[in-house]
Amino acid sequence: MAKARVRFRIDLGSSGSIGPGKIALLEAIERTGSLSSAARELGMSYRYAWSLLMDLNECFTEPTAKASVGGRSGGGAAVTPFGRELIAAFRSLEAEVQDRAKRHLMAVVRRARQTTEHQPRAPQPLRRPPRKAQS
Amino acid sequence: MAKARVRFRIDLGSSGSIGPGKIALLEAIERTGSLSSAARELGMSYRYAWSLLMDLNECFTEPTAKASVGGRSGGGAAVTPFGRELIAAFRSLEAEVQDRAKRHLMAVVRRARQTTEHQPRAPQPLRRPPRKAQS
DNA sequence: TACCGTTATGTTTGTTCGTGCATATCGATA
DNA sequence: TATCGATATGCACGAACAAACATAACGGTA
Repeated sequence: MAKARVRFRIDLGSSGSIGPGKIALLEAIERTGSLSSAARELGMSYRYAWSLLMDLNECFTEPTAKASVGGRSGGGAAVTPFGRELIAAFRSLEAEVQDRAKRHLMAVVRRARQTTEHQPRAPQPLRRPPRKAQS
Repeated sequence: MAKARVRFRIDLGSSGSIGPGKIALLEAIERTGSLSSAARELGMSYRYAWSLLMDLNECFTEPTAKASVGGRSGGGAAVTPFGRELIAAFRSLEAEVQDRAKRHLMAVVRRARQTTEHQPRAPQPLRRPPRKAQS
């Protein structure tokens, strides 16, 4: 039986959108204390993580995480209270959605074809495809 | 106040995923009676609509829509009972999610920045945040 | 002051998504 | 049997996404 997981994103019109990726990034920042560590932990490039955080902060009237540069440890990033509020709201909604989804989709998902159930891309510490491979 | 809209997709592990696009396609097929009309109605290419339907049918042990080729009108496509069941389940879940989202995210979305209504990709050559903003 | 790790940001490359176009085929009907 | 509208499928192309690489600036601390 396929393990159905519901992923969702909140579309904020013209100002952007919030999805599981950005929330996971905020959580990783909170855990690690820096944007680069968070990116490493999530297996995404620093460049891209930075742009996600930029999107997040431009999306709201107040920042979700603040960064400082320089210092003994080079700098770091910290999630703001509002950022934590955002994480909590998202995860809370997610839990409820997950619960509702089970109820509504059980009968349907039972018909899902099970293929070679390999891991739904959970722990991918570092994805490094061989670059030089010419097609 | 950006009118926040929640879009979600159900991830069925290795077998695929169903989101608003595929559901809308099924609904359009049901309305129009053919895959090509459905694609036109949704403003997507027939080529892509066909691949979506292919995904859907490979995703479950029974088809969501069946197509017939040739005949007086050239052919057509019809949503199966299971397909209708899938649509209903998705829309039902969507309604509930939309409702929950309002409750959970009101306080957060209120902080969403309202930009000039609907400007998907304005020519923003460089986004430079004030580096010496508050510390 | 030199160092080091981090933020910040530009450029290049590759991958995925979806369109557009070109066919081939099918089958009831005129 | 020729026609016509729809399915079915391959391929080239641009756009959007995201990684990889390359620097520059910063600021405690040894």
